[in-house]
Amino acid sequence: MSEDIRTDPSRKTPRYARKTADQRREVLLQATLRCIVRLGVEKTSIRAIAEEADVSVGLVNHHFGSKEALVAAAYRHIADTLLHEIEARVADTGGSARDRLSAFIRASFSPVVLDRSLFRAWLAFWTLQAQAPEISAVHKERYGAYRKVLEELIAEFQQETGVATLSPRMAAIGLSGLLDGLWLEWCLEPETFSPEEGITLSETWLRTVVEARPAG
Amino acid sequence: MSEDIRTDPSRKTPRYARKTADQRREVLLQATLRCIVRLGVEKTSIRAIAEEADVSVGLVNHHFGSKEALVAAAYRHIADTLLHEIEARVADTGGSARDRLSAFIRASFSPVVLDRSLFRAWLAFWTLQAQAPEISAVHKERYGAYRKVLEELIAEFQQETGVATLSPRMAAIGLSGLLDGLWLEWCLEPETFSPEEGITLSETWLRTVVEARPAG
DNA sequence: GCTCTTGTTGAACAACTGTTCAACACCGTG
DNA sequence: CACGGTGTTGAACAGTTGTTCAACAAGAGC
Repeated sequence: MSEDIRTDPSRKTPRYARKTADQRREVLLQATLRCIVRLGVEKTSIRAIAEEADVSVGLVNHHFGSKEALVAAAYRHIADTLLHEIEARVADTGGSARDRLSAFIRASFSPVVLDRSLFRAWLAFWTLQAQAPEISAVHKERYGAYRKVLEELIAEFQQETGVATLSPRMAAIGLSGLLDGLWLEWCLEPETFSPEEGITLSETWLRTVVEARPAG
Repeated sequence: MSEDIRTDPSRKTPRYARKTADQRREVLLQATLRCIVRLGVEKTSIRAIAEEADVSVGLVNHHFGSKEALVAAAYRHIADTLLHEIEARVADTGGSARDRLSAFIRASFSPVVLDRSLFRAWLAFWTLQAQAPEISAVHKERYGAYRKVLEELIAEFQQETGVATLSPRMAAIGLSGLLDGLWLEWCLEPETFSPEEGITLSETWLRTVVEARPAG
């Protein structure tokens, strides 16, 4: 019988490196996002994630308990990243509320957000939302934060101009609806309109917020 | 050995009823939509569809060739139904272009469209769109028709008023974006705003189309 | 250098998936 | 009333899936 190379005690290079739980979780999270973006949800299996993270299949459930928990964590991560990205651009701009709203709009049509492979990740999360309460909770929390930022900017903008034809709440719902709708349609079919046209349309809405008469 | 009841030739009630290909296809299509709505895409398997249609597993591939073809057919069916529903309401209203646009908006926020379980079906189709060219083609075709209806109504509306601050194309993209965005957000979290508020916001956009100065 | 904790492995498992196809049986035709 | 074509069946197939867990081994503490 030949010797089993796998159990050869003279081996010098370690077969794996031990990491702390936090480190491993981060690695698995990033691998999950890459898989969802690259392969789509359908094909994002535990085995695909494990391979992407250069890790064995068993480790995923060891660190996250279940695939659902891992995906929920990935959702929270991606939502946080995008909101922080937009907030950072708004903060960098500074200036009047009007200027910062424009920065918010421009950030919403930047390549970081207008990313079709990222869109596939969102579709995945939304699909899971109906069944997984954990994911639904993450959505509620993240989306509330997103709209709150908009609402405060709009309230400030209306104070600057002294005109307010729509309540900040309604105006924010309208703007986020427009931004999300254009984002959705662009991701589904990018030939329909350009990001610049999207910015123009959103700016038009912004003007509505302080100019148009209330709808009858 | 006991007799096998399944091959008992004295059986009186037929085990199945033969149908034409068109009839079977229709039955399978409806069963597929019910499954997607009830179970979500993940759980919508050939076996689930077959059971829902009271039919054996083999019949699905016999009539549609593959699961993908069946789902694409279901997409086309559901998209057609919704667009026709909206167009019918617009036609029933008649009157000025302005009135018909309002009818379009009201129809878009009616329970037929604002249906969370229907939303799950759309998510399914969008998810598959990235991989399945057949589904992508159906989307392009149906969505183009949707926007064309809006564009023509808006052009007519602008002729009525004699004012046009946005091109019909841009105005239609903006309105469909707003409608879709609000629809998306409502389906994900219905507590955020009421359908009536959605109608108000969309009507506000309509006013923009003939009143607001072009965006700088 | 040894021990011990514990992060890591991967074969095994049960439950699914879409697809195939030979056998079956319904029902119009002769 | 028997024939035959064809719509229908469902077991079988070759994959896949998420999860489990006994065995392993890395690397810190002594």
